Amino acid sequence: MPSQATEDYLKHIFQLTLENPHQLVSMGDLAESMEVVPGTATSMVKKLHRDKLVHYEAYSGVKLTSKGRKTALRVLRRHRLVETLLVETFGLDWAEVHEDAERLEHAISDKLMERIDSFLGHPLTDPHGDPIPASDGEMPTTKIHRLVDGVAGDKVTITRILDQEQAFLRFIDERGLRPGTTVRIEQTDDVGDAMTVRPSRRQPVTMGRAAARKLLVEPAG
Amino acid sequence: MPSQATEDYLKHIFQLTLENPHQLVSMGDLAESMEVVPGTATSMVKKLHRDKLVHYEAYSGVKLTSKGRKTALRVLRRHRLVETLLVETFGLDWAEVHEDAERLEHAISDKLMERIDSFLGHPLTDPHGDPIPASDGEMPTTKIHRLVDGVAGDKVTITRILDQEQAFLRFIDERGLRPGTTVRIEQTDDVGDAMTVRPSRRQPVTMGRAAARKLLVEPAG
DNA sequence: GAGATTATTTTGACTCGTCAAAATATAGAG
DNA sequence: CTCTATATTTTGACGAGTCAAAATAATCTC
Ligand SMILES: [Mn+2]
Ligand SMILES: [Mn+2]
Ligand SMILES: [Mn+2]
Ligand SMILES: [Mn+2]
Repeated sequence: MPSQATEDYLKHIFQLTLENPHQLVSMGDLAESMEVVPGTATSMVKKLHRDKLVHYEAYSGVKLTSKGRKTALRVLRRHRLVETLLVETFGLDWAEVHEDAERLEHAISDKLMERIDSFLGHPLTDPHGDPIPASDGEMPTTKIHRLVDGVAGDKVTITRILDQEQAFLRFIDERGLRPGTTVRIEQTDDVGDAMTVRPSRRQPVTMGRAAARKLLVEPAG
Repeated sequence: MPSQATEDYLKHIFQLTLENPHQLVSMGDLAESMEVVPGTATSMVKKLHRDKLVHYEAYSGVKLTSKGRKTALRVLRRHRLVETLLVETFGLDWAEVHEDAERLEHAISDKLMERIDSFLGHPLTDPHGDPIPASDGEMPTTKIHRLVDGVAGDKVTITRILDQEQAFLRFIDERGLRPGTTVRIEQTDDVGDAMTVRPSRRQPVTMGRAAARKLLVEPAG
């Protein structure tokens, strides 16, 4: 069994290559994402490489092997099903489930996971809109559209919130920008590095592009 | 936060002093219970002592401090609530929930635990009859009566199964000796090291005393 | 109570996951 | 191209948790 640390590294590498799984992840980015110093990332990545979970070339970067990808998706499935359980069944707030899920994702057997999946009625996405990988380890690859890339006049539906920090999720929640909400892009301000969107029958919301980069959308039908 | 290993050591010390919490646990017994070599138990116990979780005197033995006891009870509460959840809500077999619970007990926040407790309706015992400690960290101390100490003619109700090994639980299950069942002690055989009990409208069951020591009972009203 | 047996502790070693700081490679600027 | 800034890797260290085997203490046995 892969250790907790191993599972987390693989998951982070996966998340850092959302747009393109063949992209190489730098040690700097991985270290920042894992909140460790770069040297730690290098030494862990060497072990992942030894265990054939990643491709790694010194000074170049790291990406998942198919074995590593499979493991990452299993962890993600657990994480997202657990988050769904905590919100749907135990009534926790979507902004506070991440911490528990971060630990529980490493502690659940396949059998239990499948029971939870049935209990929940095989949900397709978690409370943040993140797709739940199937038990066979696959996940439909959907095109990633970021709110930040929209232009004034676009009408889009928010599908996923990529940042699971409590403060960010609360910000989103208070302004009515949960997954499923349709918004109109009122204006974009390149110089001011900001954009303004308006959710239907709500106040317009202005946010920086860094924030708008964390919201995924699809064209509103 | 105590590590997973720390929590498990405290829990095992607690379980080894069921009858009398002031009894000292030997390194040999602790090591056997934790499935480590004795030297490992010694070195871990020294750390627990450093952290004021146990009283320890070389060559004498170990017992929990009140801080250690509190931690042990928190772990036990988690373990038993989780087992109850897995059986009641997700339909797993009582013989197979132990492994998952062994890991999940270290991964659940207080808040989540209380939600699960409410969801389950504040159960008092787990599927094996083990009492669930209250959230304030206390548990009523009940007298421990072992089936093995009964005499022919006694009528007793089985209350707890102390051994959570799958094979043992299956044995118990198949012979109708689950918690709640009332049995009559048919005979005890000192020389043969065995005893025979008969659950109401069931075949009599003969078992060794080692097995009968793992069943707790109370006098049948 | 001396000697043998058993239990406990100590020592030395190892893996995992981590950091600090030094060494080195790569990429960027002029 | 060369020098400099930045990123990466290496080295040495550490705590946690473990084992094997040696040293030592405690407990029987006669
Ligand atoms: Mn995690
Ligand atoms: Mn999520
Ligand atoms: Mn455990
Ligand atoms: Mn139990």
